[in-house]
Amino acid sequence: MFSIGDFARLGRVSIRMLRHYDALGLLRPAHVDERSGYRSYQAAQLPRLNRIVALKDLGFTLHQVQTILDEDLAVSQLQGMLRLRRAELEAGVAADLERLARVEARLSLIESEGLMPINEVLVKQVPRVRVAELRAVASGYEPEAIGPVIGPLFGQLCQRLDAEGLTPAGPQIAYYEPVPNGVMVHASSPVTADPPVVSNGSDDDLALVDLPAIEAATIVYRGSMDKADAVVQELARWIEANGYRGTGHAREVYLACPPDHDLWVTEFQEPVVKDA
Amino acid sequence: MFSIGDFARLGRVSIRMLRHYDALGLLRPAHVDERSGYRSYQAAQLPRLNRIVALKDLGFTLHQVQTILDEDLAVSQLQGMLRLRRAELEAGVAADLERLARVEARLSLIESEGLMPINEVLVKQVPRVRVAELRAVASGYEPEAIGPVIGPLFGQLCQRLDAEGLTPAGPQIAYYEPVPNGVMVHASSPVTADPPVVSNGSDDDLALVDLPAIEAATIVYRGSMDKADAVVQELARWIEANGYRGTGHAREVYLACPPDHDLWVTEFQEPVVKDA
DNA sequence: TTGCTCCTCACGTCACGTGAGGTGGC
DNA sequence: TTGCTCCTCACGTCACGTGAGGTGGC
Repeated sequence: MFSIGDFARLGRVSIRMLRHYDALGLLRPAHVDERSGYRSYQAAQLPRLNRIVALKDLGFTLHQVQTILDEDLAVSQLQGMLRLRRAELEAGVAADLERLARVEARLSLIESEGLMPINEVLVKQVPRVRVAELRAVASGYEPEAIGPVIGPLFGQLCQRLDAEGLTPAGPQIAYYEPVPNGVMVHASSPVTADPPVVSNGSDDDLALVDLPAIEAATIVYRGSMDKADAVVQELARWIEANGYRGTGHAREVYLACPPDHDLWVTEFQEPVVKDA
Repeated sequence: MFSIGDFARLGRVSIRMLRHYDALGLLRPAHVDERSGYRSYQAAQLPRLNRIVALKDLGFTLHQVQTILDEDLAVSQLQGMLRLRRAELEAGVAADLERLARVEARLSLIESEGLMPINEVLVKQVPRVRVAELRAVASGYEPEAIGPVIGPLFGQLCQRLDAEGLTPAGPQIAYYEPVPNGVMVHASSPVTADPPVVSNGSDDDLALVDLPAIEAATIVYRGSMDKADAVVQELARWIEANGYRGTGHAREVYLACPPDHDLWVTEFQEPVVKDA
């Protein structure tokens, strides 16, 4: 019979751990003195303590350890738990390696540029969103070509939504599409309408569209859209440097559009997939 | 200005997280209504939220995130934190890969043997221990050769300790060493004596020795030492299967030695190093 | 009698999730 | 007026570490 201190030394665990396992019913002392509460352990209890420690080392929770030791599992059940643990460990390693890659990317970025990037690129899941939109063609992707088209388009959109009795359900979104003569500009606003509410005739009429859910690399930009080029390029560089690939033109989400264009806040959402 | 719900949706975080970050002072709402307590956020606060999320994704704690965002760190300090995080991630990956290897070893063991091993092998750090010991030569490693030598030796040891006024400070330990004519058997008992207490003359005299700290693969065995071979072999197989290499003959620690030898409890400690 | 070991609470850790119970704005 | 959103506690999670305050055995 060993005192708790001696038994803890034998098993290379703390006294507190033995008390904890006692409280959980995971490893009860062979004997407890009624008057003093002193715990005594037998040498023959060491194998069980060792099993507890070994299973814990594999990353099982104490609850799982208890199940494994006390519930007299069939071999196939034990296999199942081990396979589950293996899958968890593999996932954990993969996640840590991804983090590691991002930390490395930051370190090399700091070394090449000597500073912390001011804007954060973040990969997010963007859910599907139902929008009402108007379309028009612009001659190119430059701000000078887009600006004069998209401004009035959003103006009309507001009027049309009003006329249809629709209320915007979130910040306005612009996106683009190449067409033979230039660029198709989409000016859209989230709505909660059910599908068949809106007329949908010619190309310049109001249309109800579901923008699909995407995984997107995003960056938030403060300032006039005229000067957003640098940020969009930063986003593109980040996508390349972090092992993603762009799969389309970015959506622009207008989070704040006060009169002073320098105070605009826009989020660029570039759809991406992980590189193989 | 966005309500907490809208801002949470924009940032793809939960409302609870925004409240938590508010409580920590990590991200205060742009405005709080005095009467209702309602929080309001500005679009321009989204970059900060994104930074928080991005740093959190790298595995920093919220406390570290706060330091990084608010304490205006020098570039070199930021580098330092990132390098530290990198080291932690690398250590975490290495630890997980080790666990994974052990889980794999168990799975393949189950497949080959169809059952869970009854005895657990555990790698432990065994600290340095000061012992008083007696030595004698046996003709070989077989139980039949060791038994008749070691039994009386431990008997003498107890008498000598008594005579010297030394009290055992832990379970007795045996270990072995090859010599030209056979095996040198060491029968030892931990003591707390300072070095120059014990006479140390001829080879059969009581000697004070420091057994060095070792990393050891250990297994606990219940039963007579005559039948311990299978367990020692199991230990050897485990060592090989789990990427370790033995570096000497095992120590035997006698945890319980009641009169009935079938109730003995012995721990075998085989010194090991990790294979390259 | 003085140390040493042991005892039982009970707080703290970390980043929230999840109710409970109640209130404000359309 | 009915939903919907928001609010503030406060417990629970996980495996103990770390005191506080007190007692038993040599």
